[in-house]
Amino acid sequence: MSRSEIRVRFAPSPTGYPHLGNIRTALFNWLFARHHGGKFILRIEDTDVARKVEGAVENITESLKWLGLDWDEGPYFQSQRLPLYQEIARKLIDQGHAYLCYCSPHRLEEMRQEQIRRKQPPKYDRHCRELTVQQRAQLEASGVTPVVRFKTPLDGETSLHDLIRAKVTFQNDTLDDFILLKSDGYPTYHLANVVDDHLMAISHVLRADEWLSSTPRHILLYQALDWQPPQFAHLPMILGPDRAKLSKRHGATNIVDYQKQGLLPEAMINFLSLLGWSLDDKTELLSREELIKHFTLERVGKTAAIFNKDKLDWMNGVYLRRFTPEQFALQAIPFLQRDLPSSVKRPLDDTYISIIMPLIQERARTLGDVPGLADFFFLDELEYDQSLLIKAMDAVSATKAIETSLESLKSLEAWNAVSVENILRPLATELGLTTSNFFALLRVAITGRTTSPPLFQTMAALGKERCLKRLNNALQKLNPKP
RNA sequence: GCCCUCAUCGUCUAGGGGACUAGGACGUCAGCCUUUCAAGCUGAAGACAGGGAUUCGAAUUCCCUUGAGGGCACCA
Repeated sequence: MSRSEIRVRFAPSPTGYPHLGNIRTALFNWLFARHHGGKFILRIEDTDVARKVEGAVENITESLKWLGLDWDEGPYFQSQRLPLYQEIARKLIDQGHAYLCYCSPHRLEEMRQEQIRRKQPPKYDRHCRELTVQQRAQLEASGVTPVVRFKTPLDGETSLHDLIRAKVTFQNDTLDDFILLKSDGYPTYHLANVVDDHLMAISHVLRADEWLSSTPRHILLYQALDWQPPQFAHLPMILGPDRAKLSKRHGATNIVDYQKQGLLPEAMINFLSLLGWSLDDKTELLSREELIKHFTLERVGKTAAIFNKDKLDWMNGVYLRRFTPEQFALQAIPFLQRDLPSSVKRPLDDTYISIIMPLIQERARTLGDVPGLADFFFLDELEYDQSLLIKAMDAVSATKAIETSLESLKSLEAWNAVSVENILRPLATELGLTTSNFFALLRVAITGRTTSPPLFQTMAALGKERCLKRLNNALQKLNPKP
């Protein structure tokens, strides 16, 4: 791999399922790689044994696959590369850039509490930084397993030229001697991340803004190891509606949940791409190819964004309406299978579905809306309140209207939207009703609700038999048998 | 407490000194279309956090204040 090759990585830790923020980071890395013809690498940073979540790795790969964010290398697992980090840690100790620390978690915690109480920045007090040979031998003999700490320079400053934030400078004395290798032999994020980014020849690190503060540590590490650091680009964060960092408590954080809700990967990609990036002052709908073509870091913003589900749903509706009726039906079927009431017999009739789905398509924002919008097409018995039938007229008029309709429809041979309308529309005047009130009555009788797809198309789709049955049922509802 | 970052309509954003009476989108409201809903169309309300400075001229540059976010773990 040549020095100039663009290589980026998505490096999640399997301590939970990826949320919108994580995936947006993955997306920007992927777009950056694809735009430049570079490589997108997946690396699992599983160095926290205690917080490891079962199934997280699978969820991560599933999420990426669902969105079509294909990776060129990996997944690499840091847990399988332990000797590498240990060797580097050893080397840093030998070269005087790191040291063994024997402080107990208990002591560190007490120290921290005391510092906070005294309103001082909580920092390691470098207790073990300059231990004598005798002290070290004594601690070693006591059986304490040490950690390895980095010997952060006591003065000077460290800066980076972030591709998004420009030059950012930190005073070294605000940093402390952070841990490189934990007592269980696993590296911390700082060590593993730097080592792997170097070994994997990562050219650009595109990560969330929350990492900006630890970047000087990483730079210092690169310097100590005499390695060329990659280019950094810290992406603006995605915040929850409460303006706080996205976390479990913000509801549907797991990206796979959006799939379950019936969001389309195309819409997700499009929407996410616009969180922190824009093409111009107008364009909002962009295909995957267009995003790849136009994505550049120059057009990534600096301000954190609050994720707005309403807009995601709207955009998803746009994508849904773009489908051909066949595509839409195909996408909707799994949701119908899953969410239609259990009283509806499975498997569902594909032909019937293909007839009714066009009536649903422009009314759904997500595929998850479909079963709720279409259930009355499948139910044998409609459940609705009698009062809906007599909203605009009394029970006598309603009964007469339905009886008349029934009578006229009974003999209709060619059952379609036009023929049904031709029968019913004239009846309104005949009955002395406004079409609005008359059709509203029929709508309730036919669908069991006050809003639905266009009445005559709905009736055509339902078929003559179902419609007549429902009208009869409505009559019974209006005139209950004593 | 210390460090870092950020700051345009409720939300996502355009804007990189004069083209800004600040543009687009979601949402909201009104109207049209219409058998309801949806979609579509038209329109409306809605923002440069505050204060200094630089400049003939500042949303755009600089400083301060304020606000928001992030970081300060043997978590990533």
